[in-house]
Amino acid sequence: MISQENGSGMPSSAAAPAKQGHRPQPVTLRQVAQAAGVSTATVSLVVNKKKSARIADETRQRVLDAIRELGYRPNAMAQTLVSGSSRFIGLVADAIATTPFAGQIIHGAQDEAWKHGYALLIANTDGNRELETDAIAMMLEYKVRGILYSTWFHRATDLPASLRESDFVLVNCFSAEPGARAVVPDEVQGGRSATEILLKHGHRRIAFINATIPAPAKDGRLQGYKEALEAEGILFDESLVLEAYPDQEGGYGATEELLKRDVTAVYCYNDRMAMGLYDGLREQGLSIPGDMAVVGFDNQEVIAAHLRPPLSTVSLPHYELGAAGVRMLLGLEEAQAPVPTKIYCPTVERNSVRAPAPV
Amino acid sequence: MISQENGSGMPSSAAAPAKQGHRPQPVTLRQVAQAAGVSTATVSLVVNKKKSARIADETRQRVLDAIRELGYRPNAMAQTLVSGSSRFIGLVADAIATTPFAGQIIHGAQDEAWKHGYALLIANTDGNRELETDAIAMMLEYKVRGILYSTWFHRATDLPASLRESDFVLVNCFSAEPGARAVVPDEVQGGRSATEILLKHGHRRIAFINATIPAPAKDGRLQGYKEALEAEGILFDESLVLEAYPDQEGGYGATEELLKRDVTAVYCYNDRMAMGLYDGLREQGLSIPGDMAVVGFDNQEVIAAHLRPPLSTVSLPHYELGAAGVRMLLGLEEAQAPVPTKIYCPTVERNSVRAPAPV
DNA sequence: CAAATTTGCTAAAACGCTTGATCACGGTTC
DNA sequence: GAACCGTGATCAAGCGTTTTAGCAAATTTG
Repeated sequence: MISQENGSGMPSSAAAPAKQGHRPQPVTLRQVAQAAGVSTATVSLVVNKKKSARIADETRQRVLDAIRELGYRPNAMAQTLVSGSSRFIGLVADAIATTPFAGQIIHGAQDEAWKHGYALLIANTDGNRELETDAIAMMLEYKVRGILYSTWFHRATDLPASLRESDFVLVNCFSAEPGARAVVPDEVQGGRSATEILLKHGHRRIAFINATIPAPAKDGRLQGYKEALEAEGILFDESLVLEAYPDQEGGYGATEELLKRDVTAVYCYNDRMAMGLYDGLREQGLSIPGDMAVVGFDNQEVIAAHLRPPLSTVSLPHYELGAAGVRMLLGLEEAQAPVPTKIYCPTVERNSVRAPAPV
Repeated sequence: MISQENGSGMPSSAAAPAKQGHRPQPVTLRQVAQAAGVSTATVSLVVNKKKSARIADETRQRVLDAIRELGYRPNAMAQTLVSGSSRFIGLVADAIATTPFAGQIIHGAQDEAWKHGYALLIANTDGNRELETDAIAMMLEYKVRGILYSTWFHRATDLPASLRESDFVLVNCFSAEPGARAVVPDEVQGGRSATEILLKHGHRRIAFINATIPAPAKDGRLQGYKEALEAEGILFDESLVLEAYPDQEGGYGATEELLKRDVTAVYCYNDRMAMGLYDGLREQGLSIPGDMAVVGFDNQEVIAAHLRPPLSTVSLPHYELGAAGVRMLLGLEEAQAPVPTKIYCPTVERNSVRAPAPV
């Protein structure tokens, strides 16, 4: 048993200097109480600014002084224990580092959580089921208020069983299982918006280079494209929809086919394809947006903002996804599980689009 | 006061079904003990697999069954309270979402922390001092084992005062203040490695497009460039060092000057400049690596791996930085504060470099 | 067969905090 | 002068664990 040498009387040293080596035990409520010559209850009341409590100004001051003097910090664990409800929200992500996407989800979640007095407990799982289970277990042991289960690209997902032991919200993914609340980007609206950028500038023959790999984004973005055309009274032309692997190579490789379509504008499934397409078009001596207007999707800053010319695109609202996830978890936002709440994808207009050259 | 309806006798329902609405209070040790007909002490001993404890196999089994039956999860808060030391490591970052960089630091920190049984508590501050202080306060209240203070680009930093109240390690930044342990990338070695890629392929006249803005990276990468040349017996030529703003525009804009230097290869301060330079060179009808070999720095995947041709570059070891930070915090790695520990920057060779054309 | 030892388990204190109940006391009211 | 009140503080229980000391029963020892 370790005996505190200053068990009685005033503590001798003020705000722990915190040298390199052994860090002193944190100051407790009791020590403050002792220093101020009051009970721990009183200190607690002062610390928490309880309106209902009656504390003499003189006493309050004495306590406040002692707190400052000793450098007291409440022990959140102890507080949680007694209050019964923790101030944690867990966030499990399948790929924190691969893209900036997950980072934005974290960012949004953290800001929103913070706003409501919650701290974020995060775990990266690399999509590994075992890690995932461990991560969730950890969060459950910390009695998190709830868990945000997020994926770095929009997709359907199977819920780890243990997720059910807590409140949870799916972020950027969804599941048909009952009670699975979810927030996802509104791909259809995004696709519509992307196409509308082009339409707005007067383009009528607009190609869409879709992805080859199946995903909600693939269907949604195509659907949006169709809707936008239809709204303008333009007949959907199947032959204007190409498909390629959704990366630079894919975009580059699609150039040739695209040029056979005799279009003035193209909407790419994502910015990376657009980046490849830029290379392809340039190789053909074509200029953007003069010879071909281009819009992308995703708004990957590093790419879109810095291509030459900067790429008009549609933003994936990852930050909002994270924030909305938190709100939904806390019951501040409606949810009709298991149908996901869709988040608006804003457009970002840069210089890769202008009116088509007159014929 | 809320009274548990099954305060005595066997609990009636098994593993909480966790419906949508009201979530039942988590199962406690006491409930397990009751269900198994033993004391809480016994359950605790079973749960923690204490070697020193003697528990009859039959009893152990009964407890295990009860645990499974009830879906018991230990309360980490309570554990922390009694054990006195928490299993948290705090990570404060100034920009979680701006680049994938911070994400990688988080990733590395989280993996390493996990490995040692710690969970990561993160906070994004956007470089805002007030938020920073709040974030650190939060972490201190959760009695974190220590705090990783990280920045998204390598730089000197002022320590928030409250950081001193905990163990801490600076990640990707440093401070001259005493006791400030830090891990940073080895910019000099990185610069040397970048240059060596070019030298190795036989280039002798190598330009360096440095950044205009002051930073440890600016000095370090130049220093490395000089060292590599010197090691090869090549005289450092001041005129081969250009400066530009470290983004695409900068790289693009530097093309003209570069071409006056009559070099066969160029090493860019970062990948984004290289990306701009690609555009500039292409406009001049020059090919990479045929007419000009190019290496970058940072290894920003989205860019470097997907440029045409893919860019050889040097990797900023953010993942390692995060991991090393955790190890240093836990005392598993030496530190000679306040001189930062330097982490190796590995090269990533792709196709933007080959031997210079014979004259 | 008494003493000593081992086995299996429990009682209870402690961790740092919150909070409803309670108390002492000087001042009002009737 | 008794009953009452408001004020300012304290008491003590309890949150869910861990852990040490200790107890009763079973087993071994001499």
